Amino acid sequence: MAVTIKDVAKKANVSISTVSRVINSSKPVSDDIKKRVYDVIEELGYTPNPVARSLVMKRQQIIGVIVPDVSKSVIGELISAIEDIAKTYEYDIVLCNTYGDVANEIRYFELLKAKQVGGIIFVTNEINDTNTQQLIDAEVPIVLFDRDGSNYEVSSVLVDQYKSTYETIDYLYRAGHRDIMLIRAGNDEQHFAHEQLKAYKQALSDHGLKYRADRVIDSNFDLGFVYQQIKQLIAEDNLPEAMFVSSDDMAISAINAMYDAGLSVPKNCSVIGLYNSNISRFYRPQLTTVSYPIYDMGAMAVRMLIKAINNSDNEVQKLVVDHSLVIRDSTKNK
Amino acid sequence: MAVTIKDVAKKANVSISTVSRVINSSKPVSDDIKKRVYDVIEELGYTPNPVARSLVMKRQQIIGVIVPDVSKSVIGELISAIEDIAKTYEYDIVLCNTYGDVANEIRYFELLKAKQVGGIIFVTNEINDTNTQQLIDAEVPIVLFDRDGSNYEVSSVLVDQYKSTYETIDYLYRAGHRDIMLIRAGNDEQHFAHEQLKAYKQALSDHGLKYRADRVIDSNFDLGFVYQQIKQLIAEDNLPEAMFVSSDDMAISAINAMYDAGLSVPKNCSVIGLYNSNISRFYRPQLTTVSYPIYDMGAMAVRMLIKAINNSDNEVQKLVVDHSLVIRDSTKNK
DNA sequence: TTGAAAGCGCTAACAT
DNA sequence: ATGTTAGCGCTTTCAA
Repeated sequence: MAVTIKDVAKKANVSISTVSRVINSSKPVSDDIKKRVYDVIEELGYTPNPVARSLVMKRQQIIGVIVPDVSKSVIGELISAIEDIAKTYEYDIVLCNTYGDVANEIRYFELLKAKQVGGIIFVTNEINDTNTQQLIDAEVPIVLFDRDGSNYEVSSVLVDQYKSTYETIDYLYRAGHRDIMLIRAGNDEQHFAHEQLKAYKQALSDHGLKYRADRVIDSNFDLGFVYQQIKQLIAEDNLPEAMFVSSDDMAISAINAMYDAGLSVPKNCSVIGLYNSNISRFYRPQLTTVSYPIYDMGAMAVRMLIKAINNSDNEVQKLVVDHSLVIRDSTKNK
Repeated sequence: MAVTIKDVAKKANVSISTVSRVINSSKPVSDDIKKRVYDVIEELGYTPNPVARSLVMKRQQIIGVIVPDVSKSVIGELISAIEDIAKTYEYDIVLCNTYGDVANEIRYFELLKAKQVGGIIFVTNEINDTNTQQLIDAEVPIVLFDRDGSNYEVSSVLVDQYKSTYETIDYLYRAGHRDIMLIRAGNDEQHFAHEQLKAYKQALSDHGLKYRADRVIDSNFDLGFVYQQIKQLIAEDNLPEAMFVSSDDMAISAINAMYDAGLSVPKNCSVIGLYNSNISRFYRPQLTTVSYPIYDMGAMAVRMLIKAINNSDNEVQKLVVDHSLVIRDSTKNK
């Protein structure tokens, strides 16, 4: 780490403030001096020390990314998007993996704030009283991903759960299914899960179908749980004709349970996943799924965040992204 | 970012150096003062500013992690391990995704060094002349993952490719297969791929089987390529009886090609993957695979790196981890 | 338009 | 064992 702003200043015969001005374009500098400085920078191969800069600015060119689990397919894709776009803006990302544990989420919020990150992108399985407090108390900009933060004055990018659920159930109905199950990732206290249920009931009733509470399962992204539930349904000979499952991973777990019991998809049951993650294309049968533009959503989240970082007076935004249904091989027409 | 070391010092009626000493345990401090300082720290809720610390120490508590693709199953698992262990040592990780592109790798090396990260964990698909130079020139400790760095004075944690390949081919032979294909991720200029080929040939010859060059495919982790190759083999009615594929993802791509052609695994072909990543258990049929303890390897890499960061006189280490064969449903006895 | 100087929060040499 | 002080490399007043 040899060359500093001092070296550049000396060699260019100017003060360090001048050098600072040209590299930051923070104040006018005469053209010839500017050129001289740039030349010296080039010659010496100078790169400003971001640590020193951060110390003064009290803020790092870093975006904290808190996620439940990097090793999950969608999350990986999301992070890869966030990383790409952040680097474009010369931001680094520091990754925090919570394994869905609220205590970890809080620990990481504290840690990231201590680190003076510029902002945080927060992906959580569950918005609850505890982590909500972090959102409210945070002194740094936050963007919530795939959850609605408008109640806490937090910006978010998400999908219209009502609409996507309604249309998915509707699709299943039109495909001839009458006994349609909904497997949610959250429970009814959570906004997105609540919207799903509302849409589910509405779609059912709009088609003259009766709502049955035992046709809704809440799983909190627990793959083993989903597997067991389906297994039990099979044992009871109580498998529905179709199901909409709130993540591709969970959908595949459900399919695995059927496969392992000697049943097959879509023959014995149509299943639709959520997210259109890589694995939905990779698995066989390929999964019919509700597609979110994960990459673009990640990109939007980053841009939204960086904008908020740069304008402290920024207002809370909520970006609702549209979905599309990708029909593949895990559903059939009855 | 209110409370600083100064505030603590004042309130505790000591000098800032004393505070520094107690928080870093860098020099002896009398017990009562130590207690007083800790009390004040507690009371004020003081956290040391890592940025200021880094500026002085000329090194950040950050580990740079350069990987080909976060959204790949194994990489995600690896990162999750690295993250866990690094946080234990109070290191953050900054993630750099190269998409396997050497130009990106180099860019990130530069960037991370400019950021003054403490060290770098480097995962690459390919060691070549260009990125090798980065390894040699780096002024920070590096740990190479799953590739051998001993030729470049770089520490590494990896698997014995010769041994694992030999034993895998041997297993396939004992299962009754005689026409066994090897799908490598690299080409023969790369150490690990070279070892694989050597072991493959040796195992073949030890069992009196003839080596055929057309039974070795090199793919550079390109899933589409693997898919196409298998498809073509099928079209030519030239599918081998068994294959050992150098990643679970690629193995599944191969299986998908067969599935999509109406063939099935292991009925028409036994396939063995590599890494025992989550997806190998998730896919159906569940994949027989060579298991690496990815989490532990990630943990070791981090520990090795942090040790190197703390002892500048550290010597180059090479940690070879043993594998095990996990027999599942993608192989059969003939 | 440019320079001098203060200071961001901390560590570590030096002094006591 | 404790305090004083000089930086670390930078941005940003303030003065010229």
